[in-house]
Amino acid sequence: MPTIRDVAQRAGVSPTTVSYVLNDTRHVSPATEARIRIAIKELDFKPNYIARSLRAKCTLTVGMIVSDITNPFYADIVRGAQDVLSTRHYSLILCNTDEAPVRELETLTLLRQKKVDGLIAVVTGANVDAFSEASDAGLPIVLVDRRLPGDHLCTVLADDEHGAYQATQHLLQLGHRRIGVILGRVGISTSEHRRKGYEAALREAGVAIDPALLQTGHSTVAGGAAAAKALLDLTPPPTAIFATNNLMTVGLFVTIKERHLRCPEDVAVVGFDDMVWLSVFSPALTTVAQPSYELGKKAAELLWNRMDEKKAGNPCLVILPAKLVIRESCGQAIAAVTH
Amino acid sequence: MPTIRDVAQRAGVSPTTVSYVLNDTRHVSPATEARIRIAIKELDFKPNYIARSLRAKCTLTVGMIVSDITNPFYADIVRGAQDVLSTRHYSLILCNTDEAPVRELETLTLLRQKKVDGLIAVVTGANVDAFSEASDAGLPIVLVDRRLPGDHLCTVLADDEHGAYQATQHLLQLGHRRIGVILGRVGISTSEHRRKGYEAALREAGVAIDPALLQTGHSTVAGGAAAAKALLDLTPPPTAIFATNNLMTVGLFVTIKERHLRCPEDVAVVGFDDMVWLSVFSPALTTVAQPSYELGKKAAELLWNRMDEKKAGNPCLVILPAKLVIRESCGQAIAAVTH
DNA sequence: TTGTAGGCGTTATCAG
DNA sequence: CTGATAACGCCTACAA
Repeated sequence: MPTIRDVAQRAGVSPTTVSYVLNDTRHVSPATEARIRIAIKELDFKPNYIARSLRAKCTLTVGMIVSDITNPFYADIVRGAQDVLSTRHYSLILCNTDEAPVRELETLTLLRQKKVDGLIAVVTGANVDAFSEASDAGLPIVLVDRRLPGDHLCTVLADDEHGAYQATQHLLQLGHRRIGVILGRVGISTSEHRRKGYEAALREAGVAIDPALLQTGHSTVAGGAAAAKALLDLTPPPTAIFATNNLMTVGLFVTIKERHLRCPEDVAVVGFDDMVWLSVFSPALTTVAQPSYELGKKAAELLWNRMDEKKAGNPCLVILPAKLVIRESCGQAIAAVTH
Repeated sequence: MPTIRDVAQRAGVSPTTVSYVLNDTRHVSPATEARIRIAIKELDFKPNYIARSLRAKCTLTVGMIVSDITNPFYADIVRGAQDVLSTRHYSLILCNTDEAPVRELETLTLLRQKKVDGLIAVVTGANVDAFSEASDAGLPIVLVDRRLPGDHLCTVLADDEHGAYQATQHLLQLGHRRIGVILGRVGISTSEHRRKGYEAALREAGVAIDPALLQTGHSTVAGGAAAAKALLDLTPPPTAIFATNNLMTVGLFVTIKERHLRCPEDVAVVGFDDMVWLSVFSPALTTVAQPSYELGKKAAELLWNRMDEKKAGNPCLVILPAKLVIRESCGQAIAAVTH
C-alpha cells in the first residue's frame, strides 16, 4: 500500500503538500497539484483512514446499538440512519444487545474505544449512568425508540401513547368492551406509553380497567404467545386483543392458530408496527404503523448536527406520529358483546 | 481521556511496561503489575483502539456488505455473522448497496481505507475485478449467498438449485403442469441456480419448459408484482406459481389479492425464504427455507480462519442445504389440470 | 525485570 | 507557494 510519502516522492514534493491537495486545505500551484494528482493516480494511492483518524481525532464512523437487527422494526431504523449518514460519508458500526444490559455496556465501552464520532442507540434502560457519562465525556448520542429517565439525552420517539390510544379507541368503536393488551417488558419506556394510551382510551369510553386484561412479557414471539394464552384463558376471554409490538403480535397469532380460533370472528386483533407482508395475508392486520425508517433518519440528522457543528445544544425530544392502519383483523362493528 | 503515559506516570513505570501488562505480553513483577492495575482503575483508562490499529495493522473490524438490511433474509445473515465475530471481539461495519454496482465499489474502497481486517459480502455481480484485486492485495474476503464467476473467492451458498427443484417437484406431485416461476435479476447466481432447479424438476417429470412461464425482475415487491401480472395474464394462466425470493413472493400475493384470486384454490404458491410470520397467517406459505442465519455464521467462521491464521488457503465453496417447508399455500393434490 | 527509542500514516503548526 | 517537524496513542525490537 503506497503512503503519502510515496506519492510525495514520486511527485517531487513534500508529504505536506500532498496532504494539502488531498484535503484541499490550502492553495497549491496548479503545476504541482497536477503532478501530485498524477502520482496519486499512478500509484493508486488511497489515504489510510486509521492514520487520519488518529491524527484528526475524527473517525467518520458512528456506532449504532439496537437490540436485534433481525427485528424488521430495528432494521428499518438502522436503514433510515444509515441513509442519512452515508450521505455525509459516515459509516456505521452495528451492534446487537439482545436486551442484555451487560452486552449493552460492553458495546458502549467498545465503541468509545473505537472512537466513534457519535452514537445512536435503542437502550435497554439499565445503563442510564453509562450513557450519561459518555455523553458528558463529549460523545454525541441520540436515543431512538425508547427514552431514558431524566431525558438528559437527545431522543427520537414514535408517539406510542397516541398510537395505542387510537388502536384501543378503534376497538371500542367496534363495540368491544373486554379488550386485552399484550405489552412488552415493564421498564422500557415504550411499554409504559402504550399502556397509558390503552388506559386513556378505555377511561374516556367509561370502560373500567381490568388488570387481568394487561399482560406483559418479553418482546418476542414466545413472550407474545405466553401473554396471549393468559388472556385467552380468562373467563370470559377478551373479545379483542391489542398486541403492542410486531413479535408479540406474531406470538398472539401462533396461539390463535393453535387454538383453532378465527380472527376476527373469535378475537379481533390490532397489532403494532407495520410490514408489507402484513397487508397481503389473511387476516390483513390492522396495526399501529410506526414511522420506523423516519425514526432512524431523524435520529441520524440530529446526531449529525451535533457532530458537525460541535454545538452540543440542549437535549431534545422529538416525537414522530404513529398512525393506525385499518385492515381486516378487527372485523366489522359488533353489536353488543355480552359475555 | 487518559493515555498509556498517564497510567505509566501514575504507576511510576514506563509506558512500555503498561503496554505489556495491558496485552499480557511479557512477564512483569507482581508488585509493578498491581500498581499499574490500580492506576488503570483509578484513571479509568481504556486503550485507544485507533492508535492500536495504526500500530498493530489490525482493526478488529470487519466490513459487511449486503444489498439491503431491511430484507429479513439479509438481516439474518448479518446476525449470524455478527454473532460469531463479536465472540472473537470483532465488530462489524454494515453497508447497503441496494444492488447498485457503483455503491458497491465505493463501499469496497471505503472499507479498504478504513482497514477492515476482513470482508463479508453479498455481491451485485458487477465488480468482479475489484473484489479479486482486493483479495489479491491481502484482504480476506468471503462471499455469501451469491457467487462470482470463476469462483476465485471463498463463498458460502444455500443450495438454491436443489431448493428450487424440491419446490417445483412438490407442485408437480400435486398435479400441477403449468407452473410459473418468478425469478430475480438474471446475472445473479442465485437466479440462475433456482431456474436450473425448476427446469430440472420439470424435465424429470417430462413436462415441457414454456419460456412464457419464466418471468424475471428485480427482487422487490414491485418486481414480484409485475412478474406475477405477466404470468396471470397468460392464457391459460399457470395453476401454480413459484416465487423465488421473499420480496417477490409478497409482490405475487399483492397481485393475487388485487385480482381477488384465492390461494391455493385459484393459484397454488410456493415461496422462497422463510420467516416466522409466514406460518401464522393464511394461507400459511409453503416455502423453501434457506439457512440464512447459518449462511452468515459459516461465512464469518471461514473469514475468521483466514484472518486469524493468516493462512489464506485456497478459495472454497460451501453449500448449505435449503429445505422445503410444506404448509397450506399449495393446497391438496389436484386431479388433473387440463386447461 | 524494566526502560529507551523509533515508527505506524496522517495532519497541522510554524517557518521560509 | 512550499517544507521541515512534531505530534496523535500505542506497540515492540533492542538494550540494560
